[in-house]
Amino acid sequence: MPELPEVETIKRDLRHLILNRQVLDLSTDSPRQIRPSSERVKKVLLGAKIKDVKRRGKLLQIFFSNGAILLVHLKLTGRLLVRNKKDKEDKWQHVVLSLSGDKELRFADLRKFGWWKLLKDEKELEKILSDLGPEPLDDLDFAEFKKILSSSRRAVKVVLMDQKVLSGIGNIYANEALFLAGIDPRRPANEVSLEEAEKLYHSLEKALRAGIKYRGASDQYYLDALGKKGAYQEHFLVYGRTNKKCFHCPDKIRRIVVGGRGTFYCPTCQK
DNA sequence: CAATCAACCTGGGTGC
DNA sequence: TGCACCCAGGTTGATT
Repeated sequence: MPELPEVETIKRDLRHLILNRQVLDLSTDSPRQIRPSSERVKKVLLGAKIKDVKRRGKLLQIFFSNGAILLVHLKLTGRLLVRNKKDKEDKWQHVVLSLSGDKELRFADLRKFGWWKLLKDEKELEKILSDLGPEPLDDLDFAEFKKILSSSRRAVKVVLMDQKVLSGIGNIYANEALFLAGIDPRRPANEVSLEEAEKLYHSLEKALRAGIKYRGASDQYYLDALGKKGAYQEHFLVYGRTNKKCFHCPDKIRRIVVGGRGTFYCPTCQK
């Protein structure tokens, strides 16, 4: 599911769809996904208005008029959908936040790994966000990126996906960026040369910006807040293309496992 | 410090 | 059709 571009797309959607709406009700058939508890969250949010929606890494934050903040993580298969009250129930729908104007913010999640967490205030939010690495498209200059790579001997792909080191990059964009940069995902990060690091820095930005431009990658489960698919999957160069021909050479894309995750690369183009 | 693995869940796809 | 098995965009915590 959702990595930086997908969560960013949802954030932008929500800003158009639910700002200034008032919370009228909260219901769920999967209470474990709501913290500290659905009763508590309902009690605090009832009557409050949605004032802002932000994103940091893969975390979505919904700010309310009473100071409460709802932190949302979609994990692998979570969806945040804005529907009309009368619309038919969504597949895998587990939480419904009823809003004024006969709207609903629905949380659908096949695997039920995603969660909603109510925070007391900004301070609690800051504490959680302080564990995240820099935003690749905002506060990451090349010098810092190079430093990040130089300070780890782990596989470069594992480092890219480590949220404490860089925030928002998941399996799809890590694979795509490494292909664009011509770097083997298993290479120890600290052995990536200055020139390669520069290429990777720009490739990462390119892949993430393309992901946002195409409104995310809907390989299997991802949908935006209106329930529509993104289109970035149509532009995948390596992700999920096992045994298919590389777009840049006659070789075939190979699937291996790096850091316990499916990894796709071209043995000829990526060294 | 780094690597591996299980766990949290529910499918879809494939091969026999 | 049935069934076993592998795979899945994420993160955490235990173990080695």
